[in-house]
Amino acid sequence: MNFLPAAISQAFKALFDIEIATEQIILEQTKKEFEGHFTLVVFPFVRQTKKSPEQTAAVIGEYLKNNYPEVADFNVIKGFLNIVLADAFWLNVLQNDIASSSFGSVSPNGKKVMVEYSSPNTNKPLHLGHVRNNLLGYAVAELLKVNGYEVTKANLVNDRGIHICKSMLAWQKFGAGETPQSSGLKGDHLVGKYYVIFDKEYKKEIDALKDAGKTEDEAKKEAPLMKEAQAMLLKWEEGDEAVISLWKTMNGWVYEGFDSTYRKLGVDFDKYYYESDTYLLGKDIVEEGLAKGVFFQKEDGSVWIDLTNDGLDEKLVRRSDGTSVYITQDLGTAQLKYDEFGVDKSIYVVGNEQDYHFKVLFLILSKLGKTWADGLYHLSYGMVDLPSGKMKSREGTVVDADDLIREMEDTAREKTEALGKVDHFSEEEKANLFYMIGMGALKYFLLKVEPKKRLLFDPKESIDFQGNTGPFIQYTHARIRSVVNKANFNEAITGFQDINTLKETESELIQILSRYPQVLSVAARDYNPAAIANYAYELAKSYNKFYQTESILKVEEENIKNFRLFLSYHTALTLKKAMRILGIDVPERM
RNA sequence: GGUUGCAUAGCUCAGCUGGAUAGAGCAACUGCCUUCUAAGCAGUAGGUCUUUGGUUCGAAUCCAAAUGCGACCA
Repeated sequence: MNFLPAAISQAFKALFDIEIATEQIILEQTKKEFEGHFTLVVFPFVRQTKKSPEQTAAVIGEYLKNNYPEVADFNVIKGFLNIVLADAFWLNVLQNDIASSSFGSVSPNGKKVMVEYSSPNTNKPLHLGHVRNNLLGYAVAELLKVNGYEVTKANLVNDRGIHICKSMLAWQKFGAGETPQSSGLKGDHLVGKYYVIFDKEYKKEIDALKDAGKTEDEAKKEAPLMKEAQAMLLKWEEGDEAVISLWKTMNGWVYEGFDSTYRKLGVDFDKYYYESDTYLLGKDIVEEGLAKGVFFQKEDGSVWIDLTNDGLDEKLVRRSDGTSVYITQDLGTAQLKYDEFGVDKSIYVVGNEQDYHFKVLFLILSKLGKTWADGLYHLSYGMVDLPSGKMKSREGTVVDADDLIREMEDTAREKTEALGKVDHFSEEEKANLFYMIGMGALKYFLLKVEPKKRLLFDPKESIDFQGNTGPFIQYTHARIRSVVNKANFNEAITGFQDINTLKETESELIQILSRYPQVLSVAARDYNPAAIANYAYELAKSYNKFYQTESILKVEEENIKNFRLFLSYHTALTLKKAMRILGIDVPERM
C-alpha cells in the first residue's frame, strides 16, 4: 500500500547513486507537533550521502515532491524529513484499501497452530486468574485466525490427581449426598466447597497430631485424611469401580459448571484433552531418550536429563519406582498433539510461574531431535493480584469468575440506566446490552495490558466505563451506527469522487484506519492482543474528535455527506472487527 | 543461594525493530448538550522514564551492575 520506501530508495539511487534496500527504509508516523504524515530519519544515511543531514533530507524531499504526485509537500527539521501526502492519496487509500472486503484479514497461509488455554483443575471453580487466561487464549487464537492461520483451540483438563481425591473424599464423608440439584449450587462451586472442607478438616487433624507431639512434617504425612486421599488415588489408578463412578459423577458436575462459565465468557474449544487419558503418555519418550543417549539412568534406576550445560539443572523424567512425573506426560502430550494435528506452532497459554517448566520441556523435545519443537511457544502471562497480594483460595481471597461476571453485568445495568437512554428498550434487549457492556468492560480491562505484566485488580474500585475502556469503544461504535442508520447509508454509496480536500480530522482518521493491517500483524507476531486493544482505543478517540468537529448529516453538499458517512461506516466496521478479536461484541445502540 | 520477569505522572497503563519537546485514561480543576448518542469533546495541572556506568551523532528503548517487587529451581 505504501509506495514511499520504494520511492525513497529510488531517490537515493538517482541523487547519490547509492543502493539502499526498501526494507532498510523505515518510516515513522510524524509527531503531532510537526506537519506531515510520515517521517524519514536521515541520520543513518548521511555517511553514504556525504552531505549534512539537512541537505540530504532536503534533496530527497525535493525529489519526491517532483516525481510523485502523491507527495504534496515536505519539510526538514534537523535530520528529519517530514513528508506530507496529498489528500487524494488518502482518499484513494480509503476507497481502495480500507473499503475492500479483505481489509483486516490475511488470506490463509496454510499453517496450523494449536492454542492451548484455560486448562483448569476440576476441584474448584474458575477465578479471576483463569479469566485472564481464558480471554488471553481466546484472543490470541482469534488474532492468529485473522492473520491466516488455521487454529485449533485446545483445553487440557486436569481431571485427576490427589487434589481431585480430596474433594471426592470430603464429599463422601461430609456431603450427605448433596448434589447441585439438591443444593442449588453450581456444580463446580459445589465440588470446590468440599475441597475447602477437606482442607479445614485436614488442618484440624494436623493440629491434633502436633498437640500429641508430632512435628509439622510428620503430622502432615500421618493425618488420616491425607492417607485416605492417597489410598483413593491408588484405587482410582487401579480402576476401582466405586471410585471411578464417584469421580465421573463429580467431574460431571464440574463440567456443567465450567461450560456455563465458558459460555458467559464467550470462549470455546475445538479439542479437549483430559489428563485422565494422557497421564500415562510419555513413557515411550523416556525409552526413546534413553536409547538416543539423551537421558541417563542413575543407580537407583531413576531417569534424568542433564541440562546443566544449558544453564538449567538435572531434571528427573522417571522416578526409580517407574512412575512418571509431571513433565513426562507433557512430553507425551506434546507428541500426541503433533501426531494428531501436525501443527506448525503450538502455543501454551500458561501463567509465568511455569516459565521454568516450559523452558525445560521445550529444551528436552529439542534435544530429542523433534523438529517441531521449534514451533512450541509458552505464552506466559503475569498473575492477577489483589491489593492485599496474591489470590489464595484457601484464605478465601479469590475473586470468583461467576461472581465477577454477575457484578459486571449489575454495574453495567446501573450505569446505563442512570443515563436514561435505554428506557424504551425491551427487557430482553436491555439484558443483552448490559451483558455486552459488562463483559466489554471486563475483557478490555484484562486485555489492554501486555500479557507478561502482572495485573492489579481492586474489587473495591469497580472497573471503569469511561476513558480507555471497552464501553468507550462500544459507545463509539453505537454512535456511528446511529448516524449511519439514520441516513439509510449503504456500502455502495460512493458518490464523492469529486472531493479533493480533506479536513484534518478526516485525514487523521483515514491514516489510523490504514494502519490496521500492520497492527494485526505486529500483534500476532508478539502474541499480544493488547496491541489490538490500544489500537481500537486510538481509532475510537480519533473518530470522536472528528465527530465533534464536523457535522455529518447536516452538511448540505451531498458528496461531503456521503464521504463522511462512508468514512464513519468503515470506522465502525474496523472497530467491530478489532473488538471481535478480543472477544468483545459491540452494540448497534446503547 | 541460582535462574528469570517487571520497574514510565498520585493511580492504571501506552510508547513498534534506538530518533524531534516521553503519551493516554482515572482522580483534580475550566469550558462545551434548543444542533447527527455528553459512556463524548476541548483545555489546565501533574515526569530525575528506580539508580549508576557503558555503546552511539542520538537511549525510556540496547549492554552491564546495583536497588526494589514477583515467580520459579534447590
